[in-house]
Amino acid sequence: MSLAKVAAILRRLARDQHDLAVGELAEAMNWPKSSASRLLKDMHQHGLLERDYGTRRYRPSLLMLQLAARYRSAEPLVEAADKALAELTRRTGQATGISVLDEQDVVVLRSRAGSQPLRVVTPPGDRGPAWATSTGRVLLARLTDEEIARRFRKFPRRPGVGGPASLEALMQRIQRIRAAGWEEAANEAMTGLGGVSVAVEDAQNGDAFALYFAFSSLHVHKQQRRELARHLREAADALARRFNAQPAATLGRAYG
Amino acid sequence: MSLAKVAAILRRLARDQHDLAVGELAEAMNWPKSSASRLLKDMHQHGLLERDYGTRRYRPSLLMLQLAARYRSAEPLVEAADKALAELTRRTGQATGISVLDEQDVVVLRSRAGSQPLRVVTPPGDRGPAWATSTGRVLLARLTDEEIARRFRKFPRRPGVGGPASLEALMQRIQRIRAAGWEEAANEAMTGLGGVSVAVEDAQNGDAFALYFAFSSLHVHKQQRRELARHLREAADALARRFNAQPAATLGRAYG
DNA sequence: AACTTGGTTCCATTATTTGGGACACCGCAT
DNA sequence: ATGCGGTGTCCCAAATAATGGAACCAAGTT
Repeated sequence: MSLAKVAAILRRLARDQHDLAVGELAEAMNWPKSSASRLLKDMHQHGLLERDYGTRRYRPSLLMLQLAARYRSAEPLVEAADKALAELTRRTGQATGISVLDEQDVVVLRSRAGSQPLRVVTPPGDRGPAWATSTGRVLLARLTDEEIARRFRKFPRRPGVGGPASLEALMQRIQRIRAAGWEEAANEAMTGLGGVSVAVEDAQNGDAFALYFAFSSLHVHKQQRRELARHLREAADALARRFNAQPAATLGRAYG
Repeated sequence: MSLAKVAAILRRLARDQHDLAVGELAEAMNWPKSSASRLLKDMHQHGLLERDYGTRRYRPSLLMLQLAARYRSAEPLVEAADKALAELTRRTGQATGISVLDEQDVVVLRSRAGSQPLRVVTPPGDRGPAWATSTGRVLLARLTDEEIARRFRKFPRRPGVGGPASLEALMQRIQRIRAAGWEEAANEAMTGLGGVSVAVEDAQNGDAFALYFAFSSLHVHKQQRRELARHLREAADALARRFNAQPAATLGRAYG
């Protein structure tokens, strides 16, 4: 068994299918049925997959839930940021969360639903286009121009996704973010989906993550968005003071 | 690379350590350093782990977050139950969630925090002793006596964990649950932690999961617990009608 | 400079994986 | 009852990959 095959199966379950049949996998991957059958069985026996005995299909095991639960859960800055965001959800009623960059995408680490009648749902693990989200762009803004150009040399095209349509347009947007220290998006990753975000950087490991509000873009007006952004900036500044982290505002100045 | 070693690493990250150093792993698993080093590196290169380049430690990758997010997310009954529980949290202010059995443990699949001042946090992936929680016992109650005896032949002992202390005591408790159709726990898995639960069974695959409220046992009194249980029973009955699922009440009669 | 600690790489040796083919099982049509 | 098609399992000779000891590297400490 090569690790490449195990990883390919897990990626397929993460991105394309909720579960897998033996023949489906063999066909999708162009593997012999015997190889697919044995590998799925072995992964099941070792606890990476579980099997529905009615449908005979395989899916990720509870082990993945536990691994996900522990993802960066021991990091004080992440925990404190999460707590601060929970408090912001309580005060404002809007959904909040933490996201990180992953190449051209942005992935939710932590989130909670708001209490508005129209709910925005962004569960942990949820992935979206970084160039078309406020969280993605606020994180891209702290990369060098070279690194951004490397990631978006071939600018992605996704049906139904708005936002900047070229590297040039993205770079212009990023200049504004560096100056402003926060970002907003409306109807870009998805029609009706709005968000405001700031970035926080862990001074210890250089990693950054975004703090965000997510809401229905039809129901949150400009002044409200500014106020939500202010809440995030204050939360980010409080974290920066407490953890010697680096919020976006100083990033803006650094790129002067 | 054997799958057994990959699984052992992932289990260790799920249960014991948030991250791993090469030497630590070699020592903990009694493997040669070269084996540990190359295996961690290979898992990193194939996207199962990521590496903090400051500390050089390995931790699960974002892939696990995505796998977890998709865990049973395509099942209409699970999705509907989750939605119903979100509504119950809104109405009552108490934390709710869904849990499943895993041998002697119970694992949270979905959850949300309540809005009470004293927050109970049970994130997805959270694992607890099935014999000492309302969710665990309500799920054990739908197993056969033989199966329960098999799992608890050697009754577990965990410091700080209350609840039934023998198979006999557990079986007595389970008889009561089968009759009542719901269960409660207070100060068993953990001092101060209270819960009420009902089980729901998916008629299609026979799997069951528990719907629960979790709360501070000091602040939720007997009458309130009964009322929370009633909410859960009503939610479970509505799901049963809609999905032809089998709530615990009929299970109680089945064992009559 | 020498030592310690953590980690990496190489390669001869050892172990495991692979996939074709035979087979089992089940549902469906005749 | 029989045959067919689809899904999946198992075996084993052949092919491929993993393994771990030893040497080495880098960084920090003495």
